[in-house]
Amino acid sequence: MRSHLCGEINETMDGQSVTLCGWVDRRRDLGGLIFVGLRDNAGIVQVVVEPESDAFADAERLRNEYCVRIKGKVRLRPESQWNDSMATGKIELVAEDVETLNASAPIPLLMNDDDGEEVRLRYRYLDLRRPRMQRNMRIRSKLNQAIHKHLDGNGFNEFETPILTKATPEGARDYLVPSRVHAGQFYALPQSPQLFKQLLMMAGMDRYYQIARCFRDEDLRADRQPEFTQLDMEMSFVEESDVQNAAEGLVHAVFKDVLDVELPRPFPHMTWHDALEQYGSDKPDLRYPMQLHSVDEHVKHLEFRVFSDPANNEEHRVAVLRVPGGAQFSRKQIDEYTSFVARYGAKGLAWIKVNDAAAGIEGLQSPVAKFLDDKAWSGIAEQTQVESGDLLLFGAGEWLQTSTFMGHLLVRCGQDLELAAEGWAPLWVTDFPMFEWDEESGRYTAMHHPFTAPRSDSAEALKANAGKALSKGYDIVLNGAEIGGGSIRIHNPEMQAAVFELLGIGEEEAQAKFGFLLEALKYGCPPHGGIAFGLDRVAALMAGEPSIRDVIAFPKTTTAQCPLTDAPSPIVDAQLKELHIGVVSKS
RNA sequence: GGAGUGGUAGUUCAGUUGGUUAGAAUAUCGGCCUGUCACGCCGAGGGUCGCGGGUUCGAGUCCCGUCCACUCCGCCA
Repeated sequence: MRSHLCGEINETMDGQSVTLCGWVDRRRDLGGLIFVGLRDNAGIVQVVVEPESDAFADAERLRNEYCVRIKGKVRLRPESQWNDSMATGKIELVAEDVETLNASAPIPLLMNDDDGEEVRLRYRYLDLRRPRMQRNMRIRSKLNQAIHKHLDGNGFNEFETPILTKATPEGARDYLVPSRVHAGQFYALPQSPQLFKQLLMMAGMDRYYQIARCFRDEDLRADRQPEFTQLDMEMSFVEESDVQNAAEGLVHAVFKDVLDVELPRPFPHMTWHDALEQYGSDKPDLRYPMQLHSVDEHVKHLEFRVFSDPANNEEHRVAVLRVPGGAQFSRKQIDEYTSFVARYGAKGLAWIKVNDAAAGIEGLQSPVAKFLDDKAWSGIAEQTQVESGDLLLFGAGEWLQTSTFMGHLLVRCGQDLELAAEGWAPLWVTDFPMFEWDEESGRYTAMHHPFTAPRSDSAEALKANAGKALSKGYDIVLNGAEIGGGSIRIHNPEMQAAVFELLGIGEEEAQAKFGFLLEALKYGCPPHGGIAFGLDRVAALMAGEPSIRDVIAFPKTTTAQCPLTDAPSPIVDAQLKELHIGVVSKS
């Protein structure tokens, strides 16, 4: 016989007999009575044990976090006892039988938000008992269910792809698994199911999805774990808009199902170039009512070379951020912003406090005002629509770097002034560059991945202007977080060969590493494309958690360790020997 | 690989210019309280001050190294 959940008990059950199972949230004895807060994953109910009751002796032995089963009668509490600070509601259970299912040692946590992360992870099974974590895990579960429901209803089929697979040379570092049977050879854990899903398209499985665990051996962040979960999708005979529509429909349905939120459709689109130009980011947070302004035209003629040099250089820019009401910032705060942007390589930050917008240059307070003339200032003032009381922050230098640090500054100022609009701001970012130039290795690297199709019509056209080439790639952004990315893939062997060539992957290397893909492309590969969502990030956004660790049941620390199991750990010599592995001790 | 913040009781933290016996809250244990709900009151136990070295008559406090946690840069096709 199933017990009720605490959260299922309501006023209409007054007088009914029920059984509740859960943990003791707190026990308090007063007036000869025993009060027990009983908690499960659905809520808390106050249990009253009366002194003459058979349950009394058992209840006296209860301690915090004991696991118990309590039978009793539901009773509405007298209205005179209600008050606003009441934690356990207006219903109580009068205990008739109290059974301890299991005792608990004293809890090594405060069991609230003040607990430190390390101790929470060490005792994760206790941390997960807290209402906040119960809620987060349930949001995640609902998210998965909503995905299955929507995709199943739209003709997608679910596939599984190998976890033990082939190491890939491009991209992130692989997690490797030694082969016992083949001495000196290794499997890799997948960074994503990318190539397998493309092979499935070639196999005629034209609507694929998978909720896939992926592994990347790179340093961690609040939004990056070494193993993470992707919703991976792929479709055949599609163009960018088809994939985007499918993905958008999914996101819309999922937000409706999980949060009962109706996202406005269609999601806005923005090119990568415009995103950086206007928001200084390839994942703009449109909740902030601020933009960057390029004021190169207004400062080209100045003697002030900090502005005029970049303004006259095609590859550089002078970008201005208008901070509404920012004139209130102290010198110390502005200095803090300067060191903030220095993290992103900025050499400095020029600022202008606009005390009186009507007074022209006379109304400004700034170390750089003396370098401006009326023409420059009126141009800047008009373009930025600056008002009295605003602060203007100027970044100047190489286009991408300047855009990037100004973009980070935009978000930082927006946070500090709490300018973010309520709600959700989804966005498609499109038209990414095909390649990035890597100074270190002196070659191009793929901005997305080497299987992304270029906008170029032919392999020749691509090779002729590789540095400027755009791809058929797209990212989906929500509130400034990249929650997914995808592309139309290359489906013809010549184009794929050309891209490998541009990436400096020789024919022999390409054969060794991707020969199976190149061969598969020969046999009538359909045009195809897809997208992959970072489900941990989506869940974190939905739960309002700043870190994906709080939506992962058993996450790793920033050194990729698990305080609960103590993984990774050394293994015995016999195991190493069997795997044909020797360990070189770290010097 | 780099920068920053932190590491003191089971937990969360305070600890002054280096100075007697390292404190609080909470948790635990005992006692009191006739409806409590962050209840309240009284009492008790509980500390390798992350670890190693150095300076000093004397180090939780200063210096060097190291480990761990978190945030960020690099990195993450």
